[in-house]
Amino acid sequence: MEILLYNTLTRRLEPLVAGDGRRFRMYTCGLTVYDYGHIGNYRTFVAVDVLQRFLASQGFALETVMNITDVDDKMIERARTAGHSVAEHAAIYTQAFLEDLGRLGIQPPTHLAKATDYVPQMVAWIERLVDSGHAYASDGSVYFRVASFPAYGRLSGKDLGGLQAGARVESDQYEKEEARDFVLWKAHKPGEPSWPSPWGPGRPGWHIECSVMSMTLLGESFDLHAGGTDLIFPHHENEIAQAEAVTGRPFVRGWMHVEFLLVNGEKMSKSLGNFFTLRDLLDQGYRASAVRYLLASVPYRRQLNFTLEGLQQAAAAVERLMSLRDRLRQGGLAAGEDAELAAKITAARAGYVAALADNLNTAEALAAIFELVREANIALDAGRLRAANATACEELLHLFDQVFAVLTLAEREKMEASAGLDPATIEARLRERDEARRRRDFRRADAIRAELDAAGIAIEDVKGGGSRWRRK
RNA sequence: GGCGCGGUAGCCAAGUGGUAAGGCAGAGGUCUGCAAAACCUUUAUUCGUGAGUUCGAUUCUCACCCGCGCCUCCA
Repeated sequence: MEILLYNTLTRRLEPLVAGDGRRFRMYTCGLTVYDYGHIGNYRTFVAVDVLQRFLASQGFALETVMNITDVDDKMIERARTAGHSVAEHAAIYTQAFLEDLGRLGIQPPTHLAKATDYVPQMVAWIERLVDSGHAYASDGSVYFRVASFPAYGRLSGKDLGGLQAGARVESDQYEKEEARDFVLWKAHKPGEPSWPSPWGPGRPGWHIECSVMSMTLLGESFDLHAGGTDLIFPHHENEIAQAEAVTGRPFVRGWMHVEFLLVNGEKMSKSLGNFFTLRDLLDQGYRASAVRYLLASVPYRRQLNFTLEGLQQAAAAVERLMSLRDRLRQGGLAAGEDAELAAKITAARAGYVAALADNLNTAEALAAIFELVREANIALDAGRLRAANATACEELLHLFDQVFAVLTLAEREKMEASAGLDPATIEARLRERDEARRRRDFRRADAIRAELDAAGIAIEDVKGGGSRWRRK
């Protein structure tokens, strides 16, 4: 099936194809590891993960890169405040980042590229820019000469031609020919990490990092580059300039930009007190499965207004899916299939895939799944759902989870939440309760139910006697 | 000002030139010893406002109002 994605560069929906005919190669701008990632960061990474998982489920072979910015101004400043070396500081928060990704079910990239591992390649690339007249050194730093790259501004739709060429602009620390020129190499300052270069010791600028690492790992022209919408300008614009000024060929064919996450209708900021890291939410008792669901449920090109109420709603939606899967696994179904339900499952599957293939319309994909959830529950209630239907439903839920991954996460979380109790113990208590119910000793039965409930186990009585349990 | 995203029920949100998906929450009901889960009914004669095009517009055009993001290193 053709998968369409909106390309910021062309402002159109375009089919995704592997340019080399084999593997779909894509790069995602990752995190600057000066602190814990916040949910705005993770909205982007979840959206990219949804894309990558969907591509994989549709048979694409992928080669993916995500970068880790482990040296920059903010890294240096924060490390200093924390009393760490920059490398120590980066190691701590890189580790935390990877843990967060795991908790959110975000699959690791093929290559996790740390900027400090690629400095020689960056220096070499800057040399080529300087040699070709696209960059110039000044006081030990090197700047990209935007005037030398006429296509500058194409991605962001900005016309920067109004800026005076040749006007010498003073900034706080560096000297540039023009205000719009940007730094490729920063001259060393005391107390900062540095690497050798033809222009003296220093460190790479942020933009060159992504250009060089992506081309080193994926080739000089690859399929898709993703990041938050705020990176369109100047970051991605600069990446294109740095790359194409040297190669003379298209750097990336498609650009995917994920819209902003707002909190209570405003941009997250520490001063507004609406700033959430994933850890904040987990500490407050919310589950990563609900966070992932919420982040994934709003199509990526829309701003997502994050609220705690929305997070609770997401948790409830995940529970609805989980409880259907539990019901399907109870067994005791008649063999064969109900043809009418089978047709509905097939239709739901088609609707689900078509929605995702249409620029990752996750909201519509979820609607297809939930319509089937209702149909399956109706059939279960009526005793119409048969073994082959259950299998087909489970397969659809599996396909759903291959992309959304919330069931896998929820299952893990439930196990952790009630980890102290093994099934044998639970079932023994359940038998005790059933016995008490038969004696009509409801005080006793309710006490056991409350006890198990407190331990993370929910009990549901079955029509005609007996009961079953599930983890909450 | 430029570029971009958006304004659909209490909340989240899909969508189409032909008369409003889905989730959550609320109310009532079925089931239950009571619950839980599930199901049923109910909650937008209406899609920011005004005008236009059209047999017909939430969907197209124009204007306006409102929210949000980017505009040199913030996902």
